[in-house]
Amino acid sequence: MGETLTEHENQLDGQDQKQGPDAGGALYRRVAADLREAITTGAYGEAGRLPAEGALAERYGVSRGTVRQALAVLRADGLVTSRRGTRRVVLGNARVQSFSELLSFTHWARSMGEEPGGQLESLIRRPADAAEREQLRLDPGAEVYVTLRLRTLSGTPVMVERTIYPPHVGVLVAKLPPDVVSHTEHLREHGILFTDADHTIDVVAANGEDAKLLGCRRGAPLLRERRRTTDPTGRPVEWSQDRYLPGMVAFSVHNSLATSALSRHARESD
Amino acid sequence: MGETLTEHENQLDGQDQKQGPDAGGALYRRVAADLREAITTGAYGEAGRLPAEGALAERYGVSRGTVRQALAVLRADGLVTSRRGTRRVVLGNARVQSFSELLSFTHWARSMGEEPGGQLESLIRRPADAAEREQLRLDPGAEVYVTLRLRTLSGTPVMVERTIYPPHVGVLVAKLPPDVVSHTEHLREHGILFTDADHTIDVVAANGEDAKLLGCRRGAPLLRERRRTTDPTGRPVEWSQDRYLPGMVAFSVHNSLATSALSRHARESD
DNA sequence: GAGTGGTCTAGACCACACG
DNA sequence: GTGTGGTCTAGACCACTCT
Repeated sequence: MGETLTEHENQLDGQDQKQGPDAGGALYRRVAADLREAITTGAYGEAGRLPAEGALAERYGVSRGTVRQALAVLRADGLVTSRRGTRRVVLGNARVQSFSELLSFTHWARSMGEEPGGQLESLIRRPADAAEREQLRLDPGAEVYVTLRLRTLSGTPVMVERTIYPPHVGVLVAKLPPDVVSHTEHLREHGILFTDADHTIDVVAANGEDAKLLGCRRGAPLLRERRRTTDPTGRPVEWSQDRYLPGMVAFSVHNSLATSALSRHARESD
Repeated sequence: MGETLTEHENQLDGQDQKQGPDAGGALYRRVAADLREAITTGAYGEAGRLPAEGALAERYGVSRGTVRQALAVLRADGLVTSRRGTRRVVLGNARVQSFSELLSFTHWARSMGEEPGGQLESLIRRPADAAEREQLRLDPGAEVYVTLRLRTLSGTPVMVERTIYPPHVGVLVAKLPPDVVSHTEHLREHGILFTDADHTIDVVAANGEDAKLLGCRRGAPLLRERRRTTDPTGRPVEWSQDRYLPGMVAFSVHNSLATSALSRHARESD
């Protein structure tokens, strides 16, 4: 018939799609995943149109609300547009990393097929200064754990990472062997969860330490990413400052009238 | 009183809150705006908890679904967390610019109380190369309009902007007087809408032209933002490359397990 | 006018956090 | 166990787009 069906038949395999997150996850996530695959496979063409919400609801055997929830995910990822009156339009095959790939250098490197490395240069414990207490929401007199690591991609130096941990996270980090590649993964196993992060991206000049570790000139430009991460309770778990050699990395963001989490700031705040 | 109410009483003023976008906007947007103000005012404390969804629904006289829609907005902005089982927690007073403030240098500058300036250096029309046809989704043989502008903040050079427009937008830009400060605003008046954008941020060295315009050394590091913008139909309307003097600007993004539009890429793609 | 997405409602059950 | 957010449903009306 005239349907726009491709390989993607109706229903979702397995599970008896009841409520609640099943093995694979919520229903709307499975619908979203299926649609994402169909889109990136080119099932709807380059700038093609998606079927109507009602049609999708029928195809997947779910309510329209669930379909809309799935589409909201794709909307935020920049995969499709949406506006009243017309079918949704395919925007492009955005890749968008998972949150963990973004937070973890290790996870990110592996997803690219590169071998991540981490060389712990130093780990010290000292009283937090005012800025650190502010960022990590610590009481006066609290101490922080400060790590300095050189990160490599298949042996090549790429980034210098300076991370400041609050005490409850720092004690765990301090116990890790110095050759552990992924701190993030180990922390997760100890119940430290990373769920939200604020990133600020700009350019700085390499200081003597950066230059020595990265093998660049002192004063050479580096791409800097500062990141404050919190756990699900809103408690800060790290405040990190990563400095990348130019040309090794770039950051991408998608935003829209519907969802905008990107902003531009004047000057430096610190 | 034991209530967590502050100034923010119940109900929303004006309008008889029916369906559909009224004067001020959708109901959930007004709820979101009210909650945002309450949060940034500190009504719930630094790391305080929000009332339960049901309580908010009752207070505002709306359904729980509407409250959840409002909270989803604040969630995406990084203002509050959310997880099953516990009240939402206030994360911080994120500022997050509106989408238009982000796209329009002019709008952004004004929102900071600075005087934006734009000096059109050149505007030419020429055949699109392969990369441009790809980005703007043009047919072989199509032409593009290329502008070069020096952007200033209260008289100080800040950024060099190179924008490539597809024909249907370019013809409008070409008709603008060279001293028009905001191209974006004029295009909007002519029915060209900007709704979605993909940004890539990295570092590049200033070329001769950059150096001359910005008054920096040739080879000096610049913060580069490349941006591809589309209209609601998914049609590309501009492909721009902005180069900022370091220290004048920084980009911020919030992301989380729930919503992630940020990604990190290896090397340069072009 | 027909079709489509945007918004809103009311009710239901589940999974998880916490006391 | 109780409360809370997460997910899902079914139905409704509206605003907008397009033909």
